[in-house]
Amino acid sequence: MDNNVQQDVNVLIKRRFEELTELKSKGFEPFAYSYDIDSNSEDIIKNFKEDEKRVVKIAGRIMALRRMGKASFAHIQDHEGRIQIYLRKDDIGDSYDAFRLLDIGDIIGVEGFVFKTKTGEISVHVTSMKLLSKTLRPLPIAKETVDEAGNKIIHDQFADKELRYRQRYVDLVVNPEVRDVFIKRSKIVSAMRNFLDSEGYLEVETPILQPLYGGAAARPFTTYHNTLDTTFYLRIADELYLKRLIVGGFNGVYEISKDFRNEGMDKTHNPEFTMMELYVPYKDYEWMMTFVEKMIHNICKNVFNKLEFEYDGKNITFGSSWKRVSMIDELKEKIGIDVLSADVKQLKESAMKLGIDIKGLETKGKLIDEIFSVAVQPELIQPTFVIDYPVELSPLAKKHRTRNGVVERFEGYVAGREICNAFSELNDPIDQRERFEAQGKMREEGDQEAHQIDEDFLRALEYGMPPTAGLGIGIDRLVMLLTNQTSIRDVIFFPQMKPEVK
RNA sequence: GGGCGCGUAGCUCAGGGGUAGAGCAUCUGCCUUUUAAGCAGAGGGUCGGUGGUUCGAGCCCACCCGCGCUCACCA
Repeated sequence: MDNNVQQDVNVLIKRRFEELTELKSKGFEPFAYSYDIDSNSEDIIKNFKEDEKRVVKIAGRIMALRRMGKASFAHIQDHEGRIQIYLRKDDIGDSYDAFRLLDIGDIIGVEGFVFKTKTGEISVHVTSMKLLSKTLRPLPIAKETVDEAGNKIIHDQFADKELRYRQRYVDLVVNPEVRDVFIKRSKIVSAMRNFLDSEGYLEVETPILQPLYGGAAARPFTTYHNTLDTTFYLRIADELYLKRLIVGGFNGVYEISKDFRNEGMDKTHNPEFTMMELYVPYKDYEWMMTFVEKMIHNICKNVFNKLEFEYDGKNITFGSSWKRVSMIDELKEKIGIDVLSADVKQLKESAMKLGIDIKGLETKGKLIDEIFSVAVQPELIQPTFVIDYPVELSPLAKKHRTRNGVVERFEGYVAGREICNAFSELNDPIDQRERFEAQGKMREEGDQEAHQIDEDFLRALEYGMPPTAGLGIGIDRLVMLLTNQTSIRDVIFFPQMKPEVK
């Protein structure tokens, strides 16, 4: 038993090893192979009938323990919730001696009949018990009480955020609301996938290791392939490969997968994050706006069965059509200038008036983007599409069919946050080459996030890509919005952390 | 990267130069319908680390490490 676990023994762990040894010596297998159940905590409570004495077999983790000599009460927790069990030495004999050696955290299976205690709690009167897994570390267990108003009060809740993120398995055991968020996340992704499938689009997979990165403005992670003796980048977006597939003739493709961006981390940024990108041929961004409305509506209905949400104290309604505003018009109204005809100097003045630090904002596009995010974005609480972005911010989007200086692009905003980005995809290879070249110039001027020229992508466009509508949705942020979480770390099981130091 | 804050028992936290504390958890004894079970007793700490000031440092100072919040960049 001298392994790693015992190196950091403290008294509590040592005690558990002693119990383990004692259990083994008494013939109890502390780590069982299987246990067949026929019910669960929720089912038992929901379907309780007085005087029925229904016999059930359940399994779960001991979360509370009240021993009273030759009888004990405990709560066990399974996937559905918690239920109280009642054990007496008279009923289970030798197993009761094993039970004396159990701790909070141990996983057991029990068989018994359902009854209601004197104080009215539906419980299982155990007739046989089997230890399924002995815990060697103490759980940071909280206790719950209910005050006179009926509110649940949790005492000594496991609250250290660092520990909760690093040891998510413990967080999930002791903080049940955490599990609910992740179940919702899973259902949101399923609902989205089902919707996209039902619309006839094909889920595909494209490379994560890319010789060139593109499709977004971001700094990449680099890695290295030994046999090819080549540096690769972890993708920052799926876009350029998915559009190659549209060239190839698919009738709509989508990918739900991780992207990686080598940038700062905060409440809304994790270095790896999940993105859904969709490309549909023969459609444009107008069509895509309607599609997004339909898809989000569908997810809300299917996962939550509601359209009204509260986010960070704000009430949000996902109606069937979202407000649409022009970025340029909105800015004209807010700051009184036409950002398209304004020069860099005027834009800098406007930015400074708004209290923006203009350091590093040298181009019109970046200035406009920043002014927008300060002057307009926070007010976009109800679902809103902001349309028509400056060309230089959008090197992969088609120029607007009637309006000069802007592209056919929209971003969806909810609760002041961006949740999606879409455009009529640029399918003119000559225009695309010019845009890449303009990006190359920005790169030479020191913009590390500007696109590189992707010759293979240009070659693909030269073979002809149908007019196409493209969409990207940050899944983590969508989940945050729908589950009322203000930190991305609370919707990612294992958020990025500095490596643990011993 | 900048600013602010935090780090004391397994968990949640008090203590701010003079013997290291509480509740829960743990251990021993009693207890066969309890539920933050109860009663009686006990154990448990390199007070994040390293240096310094001091007769004496969880406490004051410096540096370091880790975390949280926030600002900047990005989705």
